[in-house]
Amino acid sequence: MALDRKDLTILAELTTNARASHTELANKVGLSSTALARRQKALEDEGYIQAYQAALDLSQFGLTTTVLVRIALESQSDDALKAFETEVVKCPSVVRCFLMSGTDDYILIVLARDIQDFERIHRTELSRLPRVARVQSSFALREIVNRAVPTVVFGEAKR
Amino acid sequence: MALDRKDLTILAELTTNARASHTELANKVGLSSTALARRQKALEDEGYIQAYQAALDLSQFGLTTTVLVRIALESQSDDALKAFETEVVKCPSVVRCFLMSGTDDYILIVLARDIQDFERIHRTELSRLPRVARVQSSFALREIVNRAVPTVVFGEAKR
DNA sequence: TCTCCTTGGGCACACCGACGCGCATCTTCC
DNA sequence: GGAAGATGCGCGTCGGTGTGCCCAAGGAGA
Repeated sequence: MALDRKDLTILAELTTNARASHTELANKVGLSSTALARRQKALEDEGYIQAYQAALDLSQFGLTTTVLVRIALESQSDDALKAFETEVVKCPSVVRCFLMSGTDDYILIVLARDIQDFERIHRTELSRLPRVARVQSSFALREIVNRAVPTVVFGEAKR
Repeated sequence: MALDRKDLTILAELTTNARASHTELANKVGLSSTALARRQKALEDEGYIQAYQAALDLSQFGLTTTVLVRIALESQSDDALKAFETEVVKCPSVVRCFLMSGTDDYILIVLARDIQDFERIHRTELSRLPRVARVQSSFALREIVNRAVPTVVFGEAKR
């Protein structure tokens, strides 16, 4: 299935207003509401749209500190990776975790209230992860870019 | 404003189904639709809910490769930072960018179609960033955790 | 202890709008 | 020229949404 410019406009708009009605979207895209409804349903059925979700302001919850954590395991054996990964998904403060190439370790993104709170997280969540050889943390001083979708996806959809 | 368990349940549900109707949510939370409408509107007005957005399946767009890029500048002067940051926001493949503590450099998360595509991005986007002294890239082999909201936010809302 | 006031919830109703269907039209490709 | 896909219009039904009103619980103060 190939997406044309109108599809990309629909997607770009829905990434901003997920609750926009058919008629509302139809005006912005330049279609009738029924044609738009068909395209939107197709985009959902084909899997381009995974879900509609509310974005929370995490700073309202006091989570203003982002920490990047690099973790190296004692060994890169298969069961060491599995043991680590089954535990890391349970950490409530971890929002992202990648298995990285290069030095064969993991990179986590952790959200904390402040530095003291990260000390608690380090003690109660991170240090309990199995098979860990080394943990290295660096704090994000500022966030310059935070996009859910790279702008390259929408191509020339924006007029 | 203090959030009780019902508020957290509403937020947890909306992060999954942003298009859920008042009556639908009311059943899950255990409220009437009007009481729920009041709470939801309050959560929006207080800023807990920033937006409702559609989540796209980026793999459907061929973006299956995540790259972490560490960048060190020639100098940490104020105008060097400013020059870099005004340009990095224009890079269409960059989804996140942090100013980091420690070695005083930046960490970017870049989405690419594959390794060849990242070479193109490196050439056309990253190498044109100003005041850059060193660029170091590592590829994500696998994504273990990807949450928009840390589960710690919802606390004990999940029964 | 009684009463007032505030906060939050539920019920009922009415209005407005979205949604989905059917059909006619148009374009494009074979 | 025909067929298939996509669009637009109109309509009716359905559901959500918002409002008004009343009720229950809890706290404060006299």
